[in-house]
Amino acid sequence: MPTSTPTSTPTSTARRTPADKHDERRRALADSALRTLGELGYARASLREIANNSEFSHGVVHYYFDDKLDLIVHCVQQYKATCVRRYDDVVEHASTPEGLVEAFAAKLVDTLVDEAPMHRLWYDLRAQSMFEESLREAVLAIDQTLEDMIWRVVRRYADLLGREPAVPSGTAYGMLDGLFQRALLAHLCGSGEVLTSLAAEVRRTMPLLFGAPVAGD
Amino acid sequence: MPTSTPTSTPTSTARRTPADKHDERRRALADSALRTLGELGYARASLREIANNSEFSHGVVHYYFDDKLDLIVHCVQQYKATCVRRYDDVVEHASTPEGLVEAFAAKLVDTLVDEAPMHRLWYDLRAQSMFEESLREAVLAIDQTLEDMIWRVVRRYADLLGREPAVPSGTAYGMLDGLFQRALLAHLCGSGEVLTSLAAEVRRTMPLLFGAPVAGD
DNA sequence: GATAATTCTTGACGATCGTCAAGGCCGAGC
DNA sequence: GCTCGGCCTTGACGATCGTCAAGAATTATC
Repeated sequence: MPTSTPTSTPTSTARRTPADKHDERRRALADSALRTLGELGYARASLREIANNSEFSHGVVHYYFDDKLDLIVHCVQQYKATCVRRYDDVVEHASTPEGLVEAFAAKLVDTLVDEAPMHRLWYDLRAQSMFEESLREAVLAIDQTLEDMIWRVVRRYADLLGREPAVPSGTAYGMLDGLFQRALLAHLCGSGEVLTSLAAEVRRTMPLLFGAPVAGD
Repeated sequence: MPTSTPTSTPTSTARRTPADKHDERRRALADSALRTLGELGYARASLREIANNSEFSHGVVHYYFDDKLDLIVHCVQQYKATCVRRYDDVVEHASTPEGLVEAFAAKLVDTLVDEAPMHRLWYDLRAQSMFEESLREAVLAIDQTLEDMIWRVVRRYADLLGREPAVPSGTAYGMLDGLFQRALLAHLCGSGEVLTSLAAEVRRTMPLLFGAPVAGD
Protein backbone atom coordinates (compact mmCIF):
# COMPACT_ATOMS: atom_id res chain seq x y z
CA MET A 1 0.00 0.00 0.00
CA PRO A 2 1.77 3.16 -1.15
CA THR A 3 1.71 6.19 1.09
CA SER A 4 0.96 9.57 -0.45
CA THR A 5 -0.07 8.05 -3.76
CA PRO A 6 -0.31 10.40 -6.69
CA THR A 7 -3.89 11.35 -7.61
CA SER A 8 -3.17 10.82 -11.28
CA THR A 9 -2.72 7.50 -13.08
CA PRO A 10 -3.99 5.17 -10.37
CA THR A 11 -4.03 2.38 -12.91
CA SER A 12 -2.72 -0.45 -10.79
CA THR A 13 -2.36 -0.83 -7.07
CA ALA A 14 0.85 0.38 -5.46
CA ARG A 15 2.71 1.12 -8.65
CA ARG A 16 5.88 3.14 -8.99
CA THR A 17 6.53 4.97 -5.81
CA PRO A 18 9.55 7.33 -6.02
CA ALA A 19 11.58 5.00 -3.85
CA ASP A 20 10.86 2.17 -6.28
CA LYS A 21 12.17 4.22 -9.15
CA HIS A 22 15.28 4.98 -7.17
CA ASP A 23 15.88 1.29 -6.52
CA GLU A 24 15.17 0.50 -10.14
CA ARG A 25 17.85 2.92 -11.29
CA ARG A 26 20.30 1.45 -8.85
CA ARG A 27 19.56 -1.97 -10.25
CA ALA A 28 19.99 -0.80 -13.84
CA LEU A 29 23.26 0.89 -13.02
CA ALA A 30 24.49 -2.17 -11.16
CA ASP A 31 23.59 -4.33 -14.15
CA SER A 32 25.65 -2.15 -16.46
CA ALA A 33 28.44 -2.15 -13.95
CA LEU A 34 28.39 -5.94 -13.75
CA ARG A 35 28.72 -6.20 -17.50
CA THR A 36 31.71 -3.89 -17.52
CA LEU A 37 33.28 -5.46 -14.46
CA GLY A 38 32.98 -8.91 -15.99
CA GLU A 39 34.75 -7.65 -19.07
CA LEU A 40 37.56 -5.60 -17.51
CA GLY A 41 37.87 -6.83 -13.95
CA TYR A 42 37.78 -4.90 -10.71
CA ALA A 43 40.88 -2.79 -11.17
CA ARG A 44 40.44 -1.69 -14.77
CA ALA A 45 36.72 -0.97 -14.75
CA SER A 46 36.47 2.79 -14.24
CA LEU A 47 33.29 4.61 -13.37
CA ARG A 48 33.42 6.38 -16.72
CA GLU A 49 33.61 3.09 -18.58
CA ILE A 50 30.80 1.66 -16.50
CA ALA A 51 28.65 4.68 -17.26
CA ASN A 52 29.54 4.49 -20.96
CA ASN A 53 28.13 0.98 -21.07
CA SER A 54 24.93 2.25 -19.52
CA GLU A 55 22.42 4.86 -20.67
CA PHE A 56 23.73 7.40 -18.22
CA SER A 57 26.73 9.68 -17.86
CA HIS A 58 29.61 9.19 -15.50
CA GLY A 59 28.42 11.68 -12.91
CA VAL A 60 25.23 9.84 -12.09
CA VAL A 61 27.03 7.14 -10.20
CA HIS A 62 27.56 9.43 -7.24
CA TYR A 63 23.89 10.28 -7.24
CA TYR A 64 22.85 6.69 -6.62
CA PHE A 65 25.90 5.37 -4.83
CA ASP A 66 28.20 6.82 -2.22
CA ASP A 67 31.39 5.92 -4.03
CA LYS A 68 32.92 3.26 -6.21
CA LEU A 69 33.14 0.71 -3.44
CA ASP A 70 29.47 1.15 -2.59
CA LEU A 71 28.61 0.44 -6.22
CA ILE A 72 30.84 -2.60 -6.40
CA VAL A 73 29.49 -4.10 -3.21
CA HIS A 74 25.94 -3.53 -4.42
CA CYS A 75 26.81 -5.19 -7.72
CA VAL A 76 28.26 -8.17 -5.94
CA GLN A 77 25.20 -8.62 -3.78
CA GLN A 78 22.91 -8.29 -6.75
CA TYR A 79 24.90 -10.89 -8.60
CA LYS A 80 24.71 -13.24 -5.65
CA ALA A 81 20.92 -13.25 -5.79
CA THR A 82 20.93 -14.43 -9.41
CA CYS A 83 23.31 -17.32 -9.00
CA VAL A 84 22.47 -18.74 -5.62
CA ARG A 85 19.40 -20.63 -6.83
CA ARG A 86 21.01 -21.94 -10.00
CA TYR A 87 21.11 -25.56 -8.88
CA ASP A 88 17.74 -25.71 -7.15
CA ASP A 89 16.12 -27.38 -10.15
CA VAL A 90 18.88 -29.95 -10.27
CA VAL A 91 18.39 -30.78 -6.62
CA GLU A 92 14.63 -30.88 -6.89
CA HIS A 93 14.20 -33.02 -9.97
CA ALA A 94 16.86 -35.63 -9.36
CA SER A 95 15.60 -39.08 -8.50
CA THR A 96 18.82 -41.10 -8.58
CA PRO A 97 22.36 -40.31 -7.43
CA GLU A 98 23.73 -40.78 -10.92
CA GLY A 99 21.03 -38.55 -12.36
CA LEU A 100 21.81 -35.84 -9.84
CA VAL A 101 25.51 -35.92 -10.57
CA GLU A 102 24.87 -35.85 -14.29
CA ALA A 103 22.51 -32.90 -14.10
CA PHE A 104 24.82 -31.08 -11.69
CA ALA A 105 27.82 -31.57 -13.93
CA ALA A 106 25.87 -30.41 -16.97
CA LYS A 107 24.70 -27.30 -15.14
CA LEU A 108 28.24 -26.55 -14.04
CA VAL A 109 29.44 -26.75 -17.63
CA ASP A 110 26.59 -24.51 -18.77
CA THR A 111 27.55 -22.00 -16.13
CA LEU A 112 31.17 -22.17 -17.14
CA VAL A 113 30.31 -21.28 -20.72
CA ASP A 114 27.44 -18.83 -20.25
CA GLU A 115 28.65 -16.92 -17.23
CA ALA A 116 32.39 -16.94 -17.60
CA PRO A 117 32.75 -13.15 -17.23
CA MET A 118 30.68 -13.10 -14.05
CA HIS A 119 32.70 -15.85 -12.51
CA ARG A 120 36.10 -14.44 -13.32
CA LEU A 121 34.84 -11.25 -11.74
CA TRP A 122 33.87 -13.21 -8.66
CA TYR A 123 37.32 -14.76 -8.39
CA ASP A 124 38.86 -11.36 -8.96
CA LEU A 125 36.81 -9.81 -6.18
CA ARG A 126 37.58 -12.64 -3.81
CA ALA A 127 41.27 -12.16 -4.46
CA GLN A 128 40.95 -8.40 -3.99
CA SER A 129 39.25 -8.98 -0.66
CA MET A 130 42.48 -10.56 0.53
CA PHE A 131 44.05 -7.10 0.20
CA GLU A 132 41.12 -4.72 0.68
CA GLU A 133 39.42 -5.21 4.00
CA SER A 134 36.35 -3.23 2.97
CA LEU A 135 35.42 -5.94 0.48
CA ARG A 136 35.62 -8.82 2.90
CA GLU A 137 32.22 -8.63 4.49
CA ALA A 138 30.39 -8.84 1.16
CA VAL A 139 32.75 -11.46 -0.21
CA LEU A 140 32.47 -13.69 2.84
CA ALA A 141 28.70 -13.45 2.72
CA ILE A 142 28.64 -14.59 -0.89
CA ASP A 143 31.16 -17.32 -0.21
CA GLN A 144 28.93 -18.67 2.54
CA THR A 145 25.93 -18.53 0.22
CA LEU A 146 27.78 -20.47 -2.45
CA GLU A 147 28.94 -22.99 0.12
CA ASP A 148 25.33 -23.51 1.21
CA MET A 149 24.30 -23.88 -2.43
CA ILE A 150 26.87 -26.61 -3.02
CA TRP A 151 25.98 -28.26 0.22
CA ARG A 152 22.33 -28.59 -0.80
CA VAL A 153 23.51 -30.56 -3.83
CA VAL A 154 25.79 -32.76 -1.74
CA ARG A 155 23.11 -33.36 0.87
CA ARG A 156 20.58 -34.33 -1.76
CA TYR A 157 23.15 -36.68 -3.23
CA ALA A 158 23.67 -38.16 0.20
CA ASP A 159 19.96 -38.74 0.65
CA LEU A 160 19.63 -40.41 -2.73
CA LEU A 161 22.68 -42.49 -1.98
CA GLY A 162 21.61 -43.40 1.52
CA ARG A 163 25.02 -42.47 2.91
CA GLU A 164 26.55 -39.61 4.82
CA PRO A 165 29.17 -37.25 3.30
CA ALA A 166 32.74 -37.92 4.40
CA VAL A 167 33.60 -34.22 4.48
CA PRO A 168 31.94 -31.14 5.99
CA SER A 169 30.30 -28.50 3.87
CA GLY A 170 33.27 -26.12 3.71
CA THR A 171 35.58 -28.83 2.46
CA ALA A 172 33.15 -29.95 -0.22
CA TYR A 173 32.74 -26.38 -1.40
CA GLY A 174 36.47 -25.70 -1.41
CA MET A 175 37.22 -28.77 -3.48
CA LEU A 176 34.48 -28.26 -6.07
CA ASP A 177 35.22 -24.56 -6.28
CA GLY A 178 38.85 -25.36 -6.93
CA LEU A 179 37.88 -27.62 -9.80
CA PHE A 180 35.55 -25.02 -11.26
CA GLN A 181 38.11 -22.26 -10.98
CA ARG A 182 40.70 -24.35 -12.76
CA ALA A 183 38.23 -25.19 -15.50
CA LEU A 184 37.30 -21.54 -15.89
CA LEU A 185 40.89 -20.51 -16.44
CA ALA A 186 41.36 -23.26 -19.01
CA HIS A 187 38.12 -22.30 -20.71
CA LEU A 188 39.17 -18.66 -20.96
CA CYS A 189 42.45 -19.83 -22.46
CA GLY A 190 40.49 -21.38 -25.30
CA SER A 191 40.55 -24.97 -24.18
CA GLY A 192 37.62 -26.86 -25.66
CA GLU A 193 38.10 -30.20 -23.99
CA VAL A 194 37.80 -28.60 -20.58
CA LEU A 195 34.01 -28.80 -20.88
CA THR A 196 34.00 -32.58 -21.03
CA SER A 197 36.82 -32.96 -18.54
CA LEU A 198 35.08 -30.76 -15.97
CA ALA A 199 32.01 -32.96 -16.22
CA ALA A 200 34.19 -36.04 -15.86
CA GLU A 201 35.93 -34.51 -12.85
CA VAL A 202 32.62 -33.85 -11.13
CA ARG A 203 31.34 -37.34 -11.88
CA ARG A 204 34.45 -38.74 -10.29
CA THR A 205 34.62 -36.34 -7.37
CA MET A 206 31.10 -36.53 -6.03
CA PRO A 207 31.36 -40.19 -5.03
CA LEU A 208 34.78 -39.48 -3.56
CA LEU A 209 33.16 -37.06 -1.13
CA PHE A 210 31.56 -40.18 0.33
CA GLY A 211 34.70 -42.23 0.32
CA ALA A 212 33.34 -44.34 -2.53
CA PRO A 213 35.26 -44.55 -5.78
CA VAL A 214 33.06 -44.55 -8.84
CA ALA A 215 32.61 -48.00 -10.31
CA GLY A 216 34.59 -49.07 -13.34
CA ASP A 217 37.43 -46.65 -12.90
CA MET B 1 85.53 -19.34 -19.04
CA PRO B 2 84.80 -15.63 -19.29
CA THR B 3 85.49 -13.95 -22.60
CA SER B 4 87.34 -10.65 -22.62
CA THR B 5 88.22 -10.96 -18.95
CA PRO B 6 89.47 -7.81 -17.25
CA THR B 7 93.22 -7.84 -16.65
CA SER B 8 92.77 -6.41 -13.18
CA THR B 9 91.44 -8.21 -10.10
CA PRO B 10 91.58 -11.74 -11.41
CA THR B 11 91.05 -12.97 -7.86
CA SER B 12 88.61 -15.77 -8.52
CA THR B 13 87.60 -17.52 -11.69
CA ALA B 14 84.83 -15.93 -13.74
CA ARG B 15 83.62 -13.62 -10.99
CA ARG B 16 81.23 -10.78 -11.49
CA THR B 17 80.88 -10.33 -15.17
CA PRO B 18 78.81 -7.23 -16.08
CA ALA B 19 75.92 -9.45 -17.11
CA ASP B 20 75.95 -11.04 -13.66
CA LYS B 21 75.66 -7.67 -12.01
CA HIS B 22 72.81 -6.81 -14.29
CA ASP B 23 70.98 -9.99 -13.35
CA GLU B 24 71.70 -9.40 -9.70
CA ARG B 25 70.09 -5.98 -9.83
CA ARG B 26 67.08 -7.43 -11.60
CA ARG B 27 66.76 -9.98 -8.85
CA ALA B 28 67.02 -7.36 -6.10
CA LEU B 29 64.44 -5.20 -7.78
CA ALA B 30 62.13 -8.15 -8.29
CA ASP B 31 62.50 -9.04 -4.60
CA SER B 32 61.44 -5.56 -3.56
CA ALA B 33 58.62 -5.70 -6.06
CA LEU B 34 57.42 -9.01 -4.65
CA ARG B 35 57.31 -7.56 -1.16
CA THR B 36 55.25 -4.62 -2.32
CA LEU B 37 53.03 -6.71 -4.56
CA GLY B 38 52.33 -9.11 -1.73
CA GLU B 39 51.29 -6.18 0.43
CA LEU B 40 49.20 -4.18 -2.04
CA GLY B 41 48.22 -6.58 -4.79
CA TYR B 42 48.72 -6.33 -8.53
CA ALA B 43 46.49 -3.33 -9.19
CA ARG B 44 47.55 -1.06 -6.34
CA ALA B 45 51.28 -1.66 -6.40
CA SER B 46 52.72 1.24 -8.38
CA LEU B 47 56.23 1.39 -9.70
CA ARG B 48 56.95 4.31 -7.42
CA GLU B 49 55.82 2.36 -4.37
CA ILE B 50 57.86 -0.62 -5.48
CA ALA B 51 60.94 1.55 -5.89
CA ASN B 52 60.32 3.21 -2.52
CA ASN B 53 60.49 -0.20 -0.86
CA SER B 54 63.82 -0.80 -2.57
CA GLU B 55 67.10 1.07 -2.43
CA PHE B 56 66.54 2.66 -5.81
CA SER B 57 64.43 5.41 -7.28
CA HIS B 58 61.39 4.96 -9.42
CA GLY B 59 63.11 5.60 -12.72
CA VAL B 60 65.46 2.67 -12.46
CA VAL B 61 62.72 0.17 -13.18
CA HIS B 62 62.75 1.07 -16.86
CA TYR B 63 66.47 0.60 -16.97
CA TYR B 64 66.25 -3.05 -15.97
CA PHE B 65 62.79 -3.91 -17.25
CA ASP B 66 60.89 -3.01 -20.38
CA ASP B 67 57.74 -1.99 -18.60
CA LYS B 68 55.59 -2.84 -15.61
CA LEU B 69 54.34 -6.09 -17.09
CA ASP B 70 57.87 -7.26 -17.78
CA LEU B 71 58.73 -6.64 -14.14
CA ILE B 72 55.63 -8.42 -12.87
CA VAL B 73 56.20 -11.46 -15.05
CA HIS B 74 59.82 -11.65 -13.94
CA CYS B 75 58.68 -11.40 -10.32
CA VAL B 76 56.22 -14.19 -10.79
CA GLN B 77 58.78 -16.48 -12.34
CA GLN B 78 61.29 -15.71 -9.64
CA TYR B 79 58.68 -16.50 -7.01
CA LYS B 80 57.90 -19.79 -8.68
CA ALA B 81 61.47 -20.97 -8.29
CA THR B 82 61.37 -20.45 -4.53
CA CYS B 83 58.15 -22.32 -3.87
CA VAL B 84 58.24 -25.21 -6.29
CA ARG B 85 60.58 -27.30 -4.16
CA ARG B 86 58.86 -26.59 -0.87
CA TYR B 87 57.50 -30.11 -0.37
CA ASP B 88 60.49 -32.05 -1.63
CA ASP B 89 61.71 -32.73 1.90
CA VAL B 90 58.28 -33.97 2.87
CA VAL B 91 58.21 -36.37 -0.05
CA GLU B 92 61.72 -37.57 0.49
CA HIS B 93 61.65 -38.25 4.22
CA ALA B 94 58.26 -39.84 4.56
CA SER B 95 58.23 -43.55 5.31
CA THR B 96 54.54 -44.16 5.99
CA PRO B 97 51.39 -42.82 4.34
CA GLU B 98 50.19 -41.31 7.59
CA GLY B 99 53.56 -39.69 8.19
CA LEU B 100 53.55 -38.19 4.72
CA VAL B 101 50.09 -36.73 5.14
CA GLU B 102 50.99 -35.35 8.53
CA ALA B 103 54.16 -33.69 7.29
CA PHE B 104 52.42 -32.40 4.19
CA ALA B 105 49.59 -30.90 6.20
CA ALA B 106 52.04 -29.30 8.61
CA LYS B 107 54.01 -27.80 5.75
CA LEU B 108 50.84 -26.45 4.17
CA VAL B 109 49.93 -24.75 7.43
CA ASP B 110 53.43 -23.31 7.73
CA THR B 111 53.16 -21.94 4.23
CA LEU B 112 49.74 -20.48 4.96
CA VAL B 113 51.14 -18.54 7.90
CA ASP B 114 54.59 -17.60 6.66
CA GLU B 115 53.86 -16.83 3.04
CA ALA B 116 50.35 -15.46 3.13
CA PRO B 117 51.24 -12.27 1.19
CA MET B 118 52.97 -14.24 -1.55
CA HIS B 119 50.05 -16.55 -1.98
CA ARG B 120 47.37 -13.90 -2.06
CA LEU B 121 49.48 -12.27 -4.73
CA TRP B 122 49.51 -15.52 -6.64
CA TYR B 123 45.74 -15.83 -6.49
CA ASP B 124 45.45 -12.20 -7.50
CA LEU B 125 47.67 -12.70 -10.52
CA ARG B 126 45.86 -15.85 -11.55
CA ALA B 127 42.58 -13.96 -11.43
CA GLN B 128 44.09 -11.07 -13.40
CA SER B 129 45.26 -13.50 -16.05
CA MET B 130 41.59 -14.28 -16.69
CA PHE B 131 41.28 -10.70 -17.95
CA GLU B 132 44.79 -9.83 -19.14
CA GLU B 133 45.98 -12.17 -21.84
CA SER B 134 49.59 -11.06 -21.50
CA LEU B 135 49.75 -12.64 -18.06
CA ARG B 136 48.44 -16.03 -19.08
CA GLU B 137 51.59 -17.65 -20.33
CA ALA B 138 53.51 -17.03 -17.12
CA VAL B 139 50.52 -17.92 -14.95
CA LEU B 140 49.82 -21.17 -16.76
CA ALA B 141 53.47 -22.15 -16.49
CA ILE B 142 53.42 -21.64 -12.73
CA ASP B 143 50.11 -23.41 -12.40
CA GLN B 144 51.56 -26.43 -14.16
CA THR B 145 54.61 -26.33 -11.91
CA LEU B 146 52.42 -26.27 -8.82
CA GLU B 147 50.33 -29.09 -10.18
CA ASP B 148 53.46 -31.16 -10.68
CA MET B 149 54.60 -30.32 -7.18
CA ILE B 150 51.32 -31.53 -5.67
CA TRP B 151 51.36 -34.58 -7.86
CA ARG B 152 54.76 -35.63 -6.54
CA VAL B 153 53.24 -35.67 -3.06
CA VAL B 154 50.22 -37.65 -4.20
CA ARG B 155 52.37 -40.12 -6.12
CA ARG B 156 54.60 -40.67 -3.14
CA TYR B 157 51.52 -41.21 -1.02
CA ALA B 158 50.29 -43.73 -3.57
CA ASP B 159 53.55 -45.63 -3.45
CA LEU B 160 53.57 -45.74 0.33
CA LEU B 161 49.96 -46.83 0.29
CA GLY B 162 50.41 -49.39 -2.44
CA ARG B 163 47.41 -48.07 -4.34
CA GLU B 164 46.74 -45.93 -7.37
CA PRO B 165 45.17 -42.45 -7.16
CA ALA B 166 41.51 -42.31 -8.15
CA VAL B 167 41.91 -38.92 -9.82
CA PRO B 168 44.37 -37.48 -12.33
CA SER B 169 46.93 -34.87 -11.40
CA GLY B 170 44.94 -31.83 -12.45
CA THR B 171 41.97 -32.85 -10.36
CA ALA B 172 44.08 -33.48 -7.29
CA TYR B 173 45.73 -30.09 -7.68
CA GLY B 174 42.43 -28.30 -8.22
CA MET B 175 40.88 -29.79 -5.12
CA LEU B 176 43.82 -29.18 -2.80
CA ASP B 177 44.35 -25.70 -4.20
CA GLY B 178 40.71 -24.92 -3.54
CA LEU B 179 41.10 -25.96 0.08
CA PHE B 180 44.26 -23.92 0.49
CA GLN B 181 42.73 -20.85 -1.10
CA ARG B 182 39.73 -21.03 1.20
CA ALA B 183 41.98 -21.42 4.21
CA LEU B 184 44.10 -18.46 3.11
CA LEU B 185 41.09 -16.19 2.93
CA ALA B 186 39.93 -17.31 6.35
CA HIS B 187 43.43 -16.85 7.74
CA LEU B 188 43.65 -13.31 6.38
CA CYS B 189 40.29 -12.60 8.00
CA GLY B 190 41.84 -13.39 11.35
CA SER B 191 40.54 -16.87 11.83
CA GLY B 192 42.77 -18.82 14.16
CA GLU B 193 41.09 -22.20 14.00
CA VAL B 194 41.65 -22.35 10.27
CA LEU B 195 45.16 -23.64 10.90
CA THR B 196 43.96 -26.79 12.60
CA SER B 197 40.99 -27.23 10.30
CA LEU B 198 43.16 -27.01 7.18
CA ALA B 199 45.36 -29.76 8.55
CA ALA B 200 42.28 -31.82 9.34
CA GLU B 201 40.90 -31.21 5.85
CA VAL B 202 44.11 -32.44 4.27
CA ARG B 203 44.23 -35.51 6.49
CA ARG B 204 40.72 -36.33 5.39
CA THR B 205 41.12 -35.47 1.74
CA MET B 206 44.29 -37.33 0.84
CA PRO B 207 42.76 -40.77 1.44
CA LEU B 208 39.66 -39.66 -0.44
CA LEU B 209 41.80 -39.13 -3.52
CA PHE B 210 42.17 -42.91 -3.43
CA GLY B 211 38.52 -43.62 -2.80
CA ALA B 212 39.36 -44.69 0.71
CA PRO B 213 37.74 -42.87 3.64
CA VAL B 214 40.04 -42.34 6.56
CA ALA B 215 39.42 -44.83 9.33
CA GLY B 216 37.40 -43.83 12.35
CA ASP B 217 35.43 -41.07 10.67
C1' DG C 1 94.33 10.95 -13.93
C1' DA C 2 91.68 11.80 -18.16
C1' DT C 3 88.18 9.76 -20.81
C1' DA C 4 84.44 6.76 -21.90
C1' DA C 5 80.69 3.77 -20.54
C1' DT C 6 77.51 2.43 -17.38
C1' DT C 7 74.25 3.20 -13.73
C1' DC C 8 71.03 5.86 -11.34
C1' DT C 9 68.27 10.26 -10.07
C1' DT C 10 65.35 13.78 -11.10
C1' DG C 11 61.69 16.11 -13.08
C1' DA C 12 58.37 16.40 -16.34
C1' DC C 13 54.70 14.72 -19.77
C1' DG C 14 50.14 13.11 -21.01
C1' DA C 15 46.60 10.10 -19.61
C1' DT C 16 43.31 8.54 -16.49
C1' DC C 17 41.37 7.99 -12.16
C1' DG C 18 37.46 9.13 -8.29
C1' DT C 19 35.00 12.86 -6.81
C1' DC C 20 32.18 16.82 -6.67
C1' DA C 21 29.97 21.34 -7.61
C1' DA C 22 27.30 24.10 -10.79
C1' DG C 23 23.71 24.22 -13.73
C1' DG C 24 20.27 22.50 -17.27
C1' DC C 25 16.28 19.52 -18.12
C1' DC C 26 11.61 18.16 -17.09
C1' DG C 27 7.46 16.71 -15.06
C1' DA C 28 4.46 17.50 -10.80
C1' DG C 29 1.86 20.79 -7.98
C1' DC C 30 -0.32 25.19 -6.88
C1' DG D 1 1.60 29.06 -16.70
C1' DC D 2 4.82 29.52 -13.45
C1' DT D 3 7.45 27.54 -10.07
C1' DC D 4 9.78 24.13 -7.66
C1' DG D 5 12.24 19.92 -6.66
C1' DG D 6 14.08 15.74 -7.94
C1' DC D 7 17.07 13.81 -11.89
C1' DC D 8 20.89 14.00 -14.75
C1' DT D 9 24.84 16.16 -17.56
C1' DT D 10 28.85 18.63 -17.92
C1' DG D 11 33.16 20.20 -16.79
C1' DA D 12 36.61 20.80 -13.74
C1' DC D 13 39.68 19.56 -9.53
C1' DG D 14 43.63 17.29 -7.51
C1' DA D 15 45.89 13.03 -7.30
C1' DT D 16 48.31 9.29 -9.21
C1' DC D 17 49.63 6.41 -12.76
C1' DG D 18 53.38 4.52 -16.45
C1' DT D 19 56.80 6.27 -19.17
C1' DC D 20 60.70 8.66 -20.76
C1' DA D 21 64.42 12.06 -21.55
C1' DA D 22 68.19 14.76 -19.71
C1' DG D 23 71.79 14.85 -16.95
C1' DA D 24 74.37 13.76 -12.53
C1' DA D 25 76.94 10.22 -10.32
C1' DT D 26 79.58 6.24 -10.42
C1' DT D 27 82.52 2.85 -12.36
C1' DA D 28 85.49 0.97 -15.82
C1' DT D 29 89.34 1.51 -19.19
C1' DC D 30 93.55 3.02 -20.97
